[in-house]
Amino acid sequence: MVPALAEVFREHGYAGTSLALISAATGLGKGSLYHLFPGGKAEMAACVIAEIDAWFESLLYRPLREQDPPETAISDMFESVDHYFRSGRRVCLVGVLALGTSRDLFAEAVRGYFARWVDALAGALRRAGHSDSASVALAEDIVAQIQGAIVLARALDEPALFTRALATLRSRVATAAK
Amino acid sequence: MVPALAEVFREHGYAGTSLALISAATGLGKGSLYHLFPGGKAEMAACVIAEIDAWFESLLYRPLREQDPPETAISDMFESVDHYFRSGRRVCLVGVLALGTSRDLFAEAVRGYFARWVDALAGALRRAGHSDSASVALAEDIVAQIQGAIVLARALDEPALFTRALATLRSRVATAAK
DNA sequence: GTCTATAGAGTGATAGAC
DNA sequence: GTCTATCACTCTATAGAC
Repeated sequence: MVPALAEVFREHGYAGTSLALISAATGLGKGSLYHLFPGGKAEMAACVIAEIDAWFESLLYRPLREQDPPETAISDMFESVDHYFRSGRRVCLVGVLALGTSRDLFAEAVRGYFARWVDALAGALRRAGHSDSASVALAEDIVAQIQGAIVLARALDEPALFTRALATLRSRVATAAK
Repeated sequence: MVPALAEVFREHGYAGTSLALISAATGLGKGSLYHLFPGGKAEMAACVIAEIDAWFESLLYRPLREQDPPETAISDMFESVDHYFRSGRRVCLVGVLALGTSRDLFAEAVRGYFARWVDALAGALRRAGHSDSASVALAEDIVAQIQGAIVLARALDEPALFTRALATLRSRVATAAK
């Protein structure tokens, strides 16, 4: 149910997602939708974001914070990211929202998603021996590169670019100045 | 006129941009808009993309291809990019379109914009002494990083992140393996 | 007259909300 | 399903330039 919703928002963006599309994707009538989400479209999107956030929290952020050795946690992150974004064929909904006007509606959720990603990754890098400042800078670099690779892979219609970017990031992590 | 249009599409995306918004932003009635753009909203967006493309072609791609020394051309590119994207406060419309469904409508223009950016940058890197494969890989990295930095800077509401990312890219270019 | 640019009422379709 | 508002868009009318 929420996953189906998520896919619609991902494909069409917030403004481009109509209740008719949602209805078709979920198989639910408008009445049912408003029963489940009294807040309408905004609440549906908020639920989707919350589910995405929970997924990243448990499968990416927490392992980055807790799993040892940190090198393995980081490597697992790249694998999860490749899988989650379907090797560049799937868009990051939170990133899409960040670029649109709808960002204002979901500003706090969007901010939190990326802030916790950067923080968790920076923490793992620190545990792997990088200095405080180098960890944060590298973490921001990596998260931004992932987002940009999604954009570029879609723009060029070349999903392989995304996988290639992840491979480059892996080796940058391995060889980066600490 | 077209710049005002561009700002509306940048702020609201393609689906989120209504003729009412366009009318308000340009000060023109619907009649005038349809006189100037018989193809409606799609033609307006296409015109905006064409203007953006022309701007990048003459101020970024051509210098990257022709200006000597290539190191200066690349350095100028970073400066132009910082200026154009208002140090991270302005979104890349072509990147936004690449992420949305509207990508299909403008697929060729979107592809061309990024393909020529990568090509021109890779050419400059090659002239600066990088190998063919390293040039392309680094160029893709840089363009993706710029796009991702826009996403992340907006998401975190921290434009400085964008400027920082550009500085990091400058030094990566300077120290990258050739 | 003709041409180009303008305005804005009015079209059916569809939006989100209930 | 029913509401109203708004969507993209069409059409007619009109302004001034030459």
